[in-house]
Amino acid sequence: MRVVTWNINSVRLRLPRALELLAAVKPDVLCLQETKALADQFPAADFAEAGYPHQAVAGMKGYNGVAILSRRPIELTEQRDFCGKTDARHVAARVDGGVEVHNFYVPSGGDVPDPAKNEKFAHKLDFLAEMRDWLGANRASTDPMVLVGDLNIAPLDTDVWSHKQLLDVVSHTPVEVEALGVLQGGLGWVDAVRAIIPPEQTLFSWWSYRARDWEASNRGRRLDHVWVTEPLVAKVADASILKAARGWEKASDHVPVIVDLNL
DNA sequence: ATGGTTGAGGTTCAA
Repeated sequence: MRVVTWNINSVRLRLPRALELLAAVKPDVLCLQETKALADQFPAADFAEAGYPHQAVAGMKGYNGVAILSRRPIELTEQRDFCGKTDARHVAARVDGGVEVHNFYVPSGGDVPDPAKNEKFAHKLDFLAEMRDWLGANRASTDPMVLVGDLNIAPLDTDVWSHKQLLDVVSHTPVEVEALGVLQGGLGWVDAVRAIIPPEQTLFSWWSYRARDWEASNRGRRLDHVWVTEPLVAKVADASILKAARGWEKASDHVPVIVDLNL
């Protein structure tokens, strides 16, 4: 089973790029974040025509929004609101009666990495804590699950262009990295991408729109992740990041992350 | 210390 996660930053604007991605990479499951579309604005028919008729979509006006698109039948298992907000940051589905896929869009967290001064950062930390509490209480690490999404945190030193210069920059601060570690390791999740691509190797999935030349400056971060539970760890066959997508015309600032599982 | 760019929706906010 090939799973792809991509923060598409507007599914309506970038629909042609998504259809090209599906044709080229042929995933079984595509998880999108930042679709920025209400459910009735989501281009469901276009994806169905492209071979992905099985869909679980959560959307809101203008912001956020997540979707799971599948070649094979899926069953919606959860579409949860976190932190008491109906802001379309999570959807989960079981694929073909087997693996459950959780698709998350974690809050970005604003600019100031202090929850007392910045309510967006407080929201981000609360969201991570609630993810941990809810998954811990409602799911078992012995169940075959995949967790993907734009988690808006680059945990490793090699997940950012400069560990030292980003220690105080939201996405790489110790408090966030710690919270992500508690969620991941504490609940038995394993980073499928880093199981294939060694942690020593620098790896990014996002490059800012604000650079004059994203490729030349290469100030990226790995914000997009694919995790699996223990029953799937030995089945992770391959992982890659489609860096070329950042150079596409009308590119998203994030690129697709691809993981293959031998199920 | 600040700015740089993009997207949605509506003359600004979020990333």
